[in-house]
Amino acid sequence: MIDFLSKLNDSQKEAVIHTEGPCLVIAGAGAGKTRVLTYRIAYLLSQGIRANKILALTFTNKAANEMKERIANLVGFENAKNLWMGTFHSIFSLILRREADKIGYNSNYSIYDTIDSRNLIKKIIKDLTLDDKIYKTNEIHARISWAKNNLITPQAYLANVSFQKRDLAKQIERFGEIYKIYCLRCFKSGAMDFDDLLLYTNILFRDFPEILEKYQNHFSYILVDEYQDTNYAQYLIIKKLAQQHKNICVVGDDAQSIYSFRGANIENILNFKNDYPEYKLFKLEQNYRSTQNIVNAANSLITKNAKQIQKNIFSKNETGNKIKIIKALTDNEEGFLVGNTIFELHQREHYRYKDFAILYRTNAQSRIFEEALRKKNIPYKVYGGISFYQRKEIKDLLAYFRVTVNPKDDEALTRIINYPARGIGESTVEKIENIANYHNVSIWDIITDIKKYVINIQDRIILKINNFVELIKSFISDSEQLDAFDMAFKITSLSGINKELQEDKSHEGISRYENIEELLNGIKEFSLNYLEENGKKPFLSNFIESVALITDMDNEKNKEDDKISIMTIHSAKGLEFKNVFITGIEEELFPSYLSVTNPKDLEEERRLFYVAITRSEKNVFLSFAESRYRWGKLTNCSPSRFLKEIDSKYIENPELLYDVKPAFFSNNFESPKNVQNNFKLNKPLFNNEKIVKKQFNNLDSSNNLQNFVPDDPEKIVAGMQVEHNRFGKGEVLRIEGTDDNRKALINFQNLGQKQLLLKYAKLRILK
DNA sequence: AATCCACTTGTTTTT
DNA sequence: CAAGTGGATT
Repeated sequence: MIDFLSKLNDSQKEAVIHTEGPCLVIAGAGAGKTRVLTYRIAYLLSQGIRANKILALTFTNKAANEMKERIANLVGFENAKNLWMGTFHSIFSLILRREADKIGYNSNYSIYDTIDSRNLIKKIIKDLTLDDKIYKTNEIHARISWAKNNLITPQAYLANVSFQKRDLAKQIERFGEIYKIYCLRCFKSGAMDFDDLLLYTNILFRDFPEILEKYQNHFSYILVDEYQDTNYAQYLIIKKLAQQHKNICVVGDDAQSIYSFRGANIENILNFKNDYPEYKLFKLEQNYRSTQNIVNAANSLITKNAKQIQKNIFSKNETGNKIKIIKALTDNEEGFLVGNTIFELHQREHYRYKDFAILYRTNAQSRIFEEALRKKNIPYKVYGGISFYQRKEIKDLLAYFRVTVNPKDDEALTRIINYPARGIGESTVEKIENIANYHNVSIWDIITDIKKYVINIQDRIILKINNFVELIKSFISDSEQLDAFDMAFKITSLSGINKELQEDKSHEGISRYENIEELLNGIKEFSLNYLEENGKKPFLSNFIESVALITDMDNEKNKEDDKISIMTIHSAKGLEFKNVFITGIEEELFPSYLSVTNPKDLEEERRLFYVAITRSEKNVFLSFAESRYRWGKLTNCSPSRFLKEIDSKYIENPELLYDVKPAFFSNNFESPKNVQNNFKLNKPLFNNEKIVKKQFNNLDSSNNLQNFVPDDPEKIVAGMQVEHNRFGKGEVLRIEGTDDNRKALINFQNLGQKQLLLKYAKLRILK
């Protein structure tokens, strides 16, 4: 027996050494899931299995890197680096690059991120002259994503009567068509979106049995982390790959399934026994992370969910402190109180700052805590939110890289064809796009041979386009020689981006410039690492491939930084902290207002809360505010139902949840059903805010623009004296058009005659 | 063509 | 409140 097995308990050890055949490990929070996976891999290696025969799939790069590091510590880096370990997306994008030609792609295909996908969808909706009020980009994108995750191709979608019926009922009967065009446009651009990586892997394995067989034979051992979060596309890939050796080990916890919005299917874990009747089940029920109080509190919450695998999670750690509720009057006060509590614990009990996490349901909540901590000079780091790679200036530069690697990439190309400005305007680009779509080729195909197509573009603009083409061509040929960093540096300067940003001396401009510098530093670092790991210099394409699937969560580890972590609960999954603050635990926020109507969604929110609580080792603080700014308006909030679902014997101050206000504070007169949070109650007593404002206006007739209140445009007729908030006073000479097109010709005292569209003009009648 | 401004709109969670 | 849109202005 190898010595490192001594660090496992009996059930962990069993799960580690049972290497042959399918096995399912159900592991409660903090029960050592990752530990089992790492030791299992280390054990396999120690049994003489070659590293590259092992496939280990995780959900985040972070989890993958962490595991790699831990395994390297056990068996050495040289051995560990040959493991096939990574996220589903990164592993299968690698395989797809190898096999790209089989499915009609090039191995240098681009990966569209969410922004690219949505931009493309917007264009398609516009091209089909559909109403973007009905065909909402985000909804269409979500539906396409759903279809792909369930392996429904456009053809299958269009052929399915019930889908057609559904779309008709939702008044988006042309969705199937959009979906089809979307796929075609991605294809002609040599691009895949995130979901395509899984869909095309499935297509590859379905249509090319010999390829499937190759990988089936290759991967003798398959391990999957967070199995409860797999969707159908992922499930099927694993199932097919495991068919040959059946050495598949999946690890998961149904109580921590929080990604169903991304198509994750909790049934996958429940159905494991059907796919592999001979499977072996291991349950890891002892929580090593948290105090008994925390584990018990979390258990008391999760029993409110109907559907779950029976298990008994327990802790043998100290009983620990009870959970503390923090009640705040406003969201600002919540930030202040959380900051104070952290400061005190830091002073009194000498916790390091990195021992703290502030968690919330939505990214929008981060700002308050940032401000509160900044005021107190407490170091923090916000994770997630707007990713570094999604910033405009970064996306722009990356677009140059992408076009250099794959010039057919239309989304990248349209981003940069006129950035920095080089006189190729919107209408020109639109013309070219239309031609490209008409011929079903990429924009690059058009502009490299523009004379072949009949487009009415002036010669002087064609000259500019040709200059752009030459620029990109020079990048392409240079990129065959230069390494990633030199190439990136060259592009930054020759594209004009460097100059453009250097000239901008505004606050944002300087920060943009710094971001570009940071990206270049990142490429330098990447190049060094690549050289070290692979023994050869990386090209720009290598960098682009790696960057597409990386989020900034993965990049910056908090290693030695002594900072508080601020992040969503979703991104906190898999992490642990000594002290955890779960904030904004209010009805409509957590659980989200979008999930309260659907019992399934509500259960997922509850699991999310469960995940949040079980991140903590020592202390849990639950905070809520009684009012908070949402959508720019101050709204009343009430404590979340989840707070009351935790058995109060684990809470130090449960009375705060039931604190009743004096009767005369309640504004509950008419609708007892919706006492709390009914938005209607927050509206002014007068139906029309304008009436109220106008009264103020009339009190002070001095020309205060702040209080400018326009009159109903329909009342305006020729001959009136009117006032415009910018143009000043004038006389209406005549009215033309009807409804939305109603225009007024007005002679302004200072500016002379102007034609204004009444719908927008905002005029006040003087007499 | 580019910038500016007023207005609308919409917010869960992420690979 | 923010980011994004679409119209008007220079």
